[in-house]
This record gives sequence, C-alpha cells and structure tokens, in this order.
Amino acid sequence: MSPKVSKEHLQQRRADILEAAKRVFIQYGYEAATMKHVMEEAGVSRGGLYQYFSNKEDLYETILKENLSEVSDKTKRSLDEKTASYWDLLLLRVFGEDKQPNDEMDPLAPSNLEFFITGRNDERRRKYGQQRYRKGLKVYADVIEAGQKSGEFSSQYDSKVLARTIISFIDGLALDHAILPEEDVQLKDQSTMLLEYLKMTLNVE
Amino acid sequence: MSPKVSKEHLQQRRADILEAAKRVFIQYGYEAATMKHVMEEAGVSRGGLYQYFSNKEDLYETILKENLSEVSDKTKRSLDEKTASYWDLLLLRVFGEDKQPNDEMDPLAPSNLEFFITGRNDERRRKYGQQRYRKGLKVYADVIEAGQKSGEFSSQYDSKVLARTIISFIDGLALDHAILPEEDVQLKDQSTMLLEYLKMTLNVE
DNA sequence: TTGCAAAACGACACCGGTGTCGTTATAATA
DNA sequence: TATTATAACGACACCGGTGTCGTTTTGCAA
Repeated sequence: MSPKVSKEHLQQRRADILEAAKRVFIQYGYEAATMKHVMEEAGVSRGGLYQYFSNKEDLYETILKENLSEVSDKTKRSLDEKTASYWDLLLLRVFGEDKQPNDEMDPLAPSNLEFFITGRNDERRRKYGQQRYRKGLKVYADVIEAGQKSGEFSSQYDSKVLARTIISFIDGLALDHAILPEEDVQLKDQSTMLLEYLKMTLNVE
Repeated sequence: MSPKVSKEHLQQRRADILEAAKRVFIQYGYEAATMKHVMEEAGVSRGGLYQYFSNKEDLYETILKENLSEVSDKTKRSLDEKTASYWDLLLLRVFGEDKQPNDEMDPLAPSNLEFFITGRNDERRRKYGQQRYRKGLKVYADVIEAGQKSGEFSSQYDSKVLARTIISFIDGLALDHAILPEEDVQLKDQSTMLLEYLKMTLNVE
C-alpha cells in the first residue's frame, strides 16, 4: 500500500491500526488482547504492525494518550474562559456532553482499569499511571476549588479529597458495570446516585 | 513430610500452601503471580502443588472462598439476631471491626479486582464473580432495607441501588489506592467521605 | 521504465509459564 | 522391621505469545 515514504499514507496506516487496536482492546480487554488480534483486525502483518508500535504497552499508551484529551481538555479550556457555571463545568466533566446521568460509559474504561491495576507492580507503568491520574485529578480539583472560591460550591470538604473521591466513585461504577450485568440496577441509576452525591457534597441546588 | 495419608498433615499442607499463595497474590497481584512463585513461597515442588490445586484459578477461588465469610457472615448473623442498630451493622460491614473510617484495606482487594476484571470475558469466571457479588450485595441490601423498614434509615433511595452503589464506591477506593500513592489524600480521608455519603443517603445522625 | 528506498510480509527462534507423569521418599500399619 | 500406599518430586513436553530478520513487494522519482 505504501512502500517508500509518503507521510500521509504512513499516518493513515498508523491511524487505522490504532482504530483496530482500540476495537480489539474494547472487545478483549487489555490482558487478553494479543498483537495477533490487532494484526487481524487491522489487516496488517506481524512485521507491519511492529513497524508502527514496538509492543502492546506502547500501542495501548498511544491510545490512552489520544483519548485523554477530549472532555478533559474541553473542561480545562472552559475553566480558563469561564463560559459557564462551575457546576455546569463539573457536570460536563463527569457525565460528558449531555451533562446528566446516562447509560453510556467510555467503552475503554474497563480496559483502562485493567491496564493500570495489572501494571501496578511495574515501575514504568505505575509511574505512567500516576502521572496520568494526577492530570485528571487536577482538572476536577481546579473546577471544585474555583467553584468553592466563587461561593458557588460549599467549602465544607477539601477540594483535593473531594476530587479524588469523585474519580474513585466513577471508576468504581465503571468497574462494577464491567463485571456485573445491569439486572435490576442500571448504570443510569447509579449515575444518578453520583449526581446526588455531588449535589450533597457541594451543596448545589 | 507426609506420604501415605494422615488427613491432618494433608490439611496442614494444604493450609500452608494457601497461606503462601495468599502472600504471593498480595505481593504480585493475580495476573503477575505464577505457580512457581507459590511453589517457592510454600517450599513445595511443582508436583506437590498440583496435588492440592489444579491451577491458579482454582487456587485463587479457594482463597476467595475462605476469605469471604468473616465479616460478611458476622453481619448476616447480627442481622438475624438484631443485636445492634442497623447503622452499627452497616458500619461493621463497611469499615470492619472498628466501625469507623480507617487506613486499612483488605490486602487482597487489589488482586480481587484484578481477578474479576480480567476474568470478565471468561464465561466461568464471570458467572463465578457475579454469583459471589450477588451474595455480598444481598448482605448490604438486607441491612439497608431492614433499617429503612424500621424507620432508622431514610427510604428516599432504593435499597438495592444504594447497596450496589456503596459497593462500587468501596471498590473504587480500593482500586484508587492500589494504583495511586497516598500523597496528600489518605485512604482514611476518603473513607470519611464514604461515611459522610452513608449518613447523607440514609439520613442518619 | 527503471531503479531504489523502505513498507509490508511471515517464517522462525525464543521464552516463560503450565500441567503431566514416571520416579523417589516416607509415614503409617502390621 | 518390612511392606505398602501415596505424598512429594522435578524433568519434560507443550503451548501461545513475542519480537526479529531476511525476503518480497510497491510506490515514488529520475
């Protein structure tokens, strides 16, 4: 398809592989996914794949990196510009675009948890995870702190503690729904509980 | 040590292996732990180990089984006998013996999460996890429901949804602290947030 | 159209973990 | 003390996944 350079083709191929890999990780999870799965899904050979990514870890971290930005960046930007209430900002960060409890969840969330928890004893992976987490944490903490300073939110809880707790809460929900079927309790129900929690701890509405 | 039967020696050996395995799983986590680690930690040969447990999964599920009971059983029993307030019962279940936020955590918790999340695509493992989870859920739901019926707890939230949310919350904390260092936010701080959450949703104190 | 750089290929060797099985060692029993 | 059932042993074959590397293919440029 693209021997001897061409940059565009090269990037396209890379993007294709990344897309395929993402699908594979969503389907199998991080541990169970193999490079062979990715090869087949992307329609590329072993050698071809390794030309772009040196191993599964590299591949996954690339996906993580490119996925991180979206909502988080948007929240950060909005915070700087202060285009909405802090409460709206927080809802945006927590629930995404529709800003309210919903049934959707980042399909990569389970794999992410898997990636970080299985990597907790690996120096490199742990450092990477922590760094990443801190960034995410900061977004929450900043919004909360700003909201508290403005008087929009109650200041009864420490912004950092609250931020970390909210993230734990969210991760817990993702974990729970990765393992368990919906049955009588829907993800939406629990998202609503999370919303209630936010209202209570920030004393909003 | 114990050729030709003796039942006691046999059970002792089995118990020793189980103890060793537990240590190994705590240290390495489920995925990274190998039967070799267990062999070495238990001071038993490959063949010896396989005499007692047919594989890692078997080994781990046995540990899970024997660890499950403790607090959960105690709570269940207390509930039947109604020896304490439902609030006390709930605290016992959530925080363990001292019934208040603390810095400790089941050292196996991270491995457990790992075990269940990596097993989510395996028919057997998933079924097993779900069944186990349901049991745990029921303990919470029963306490909450009883407390609500007695008027001790507010009934504004559905007991099942609340139970599942509490468990998610707890698992989220365990996950968070398996991956992240304590830094400025301590596990105890977040346990306190959990306690607050319980008070708010059940309208206690 | 021809030459070439390098993208794509896939066979291969390697590795670590697994579970088995024939052998050896030993505690109970008579 | 001899016998024996079987616990314990550890070498081995196997397997699936990984990453490499020599070969082939192919798009661009002269």
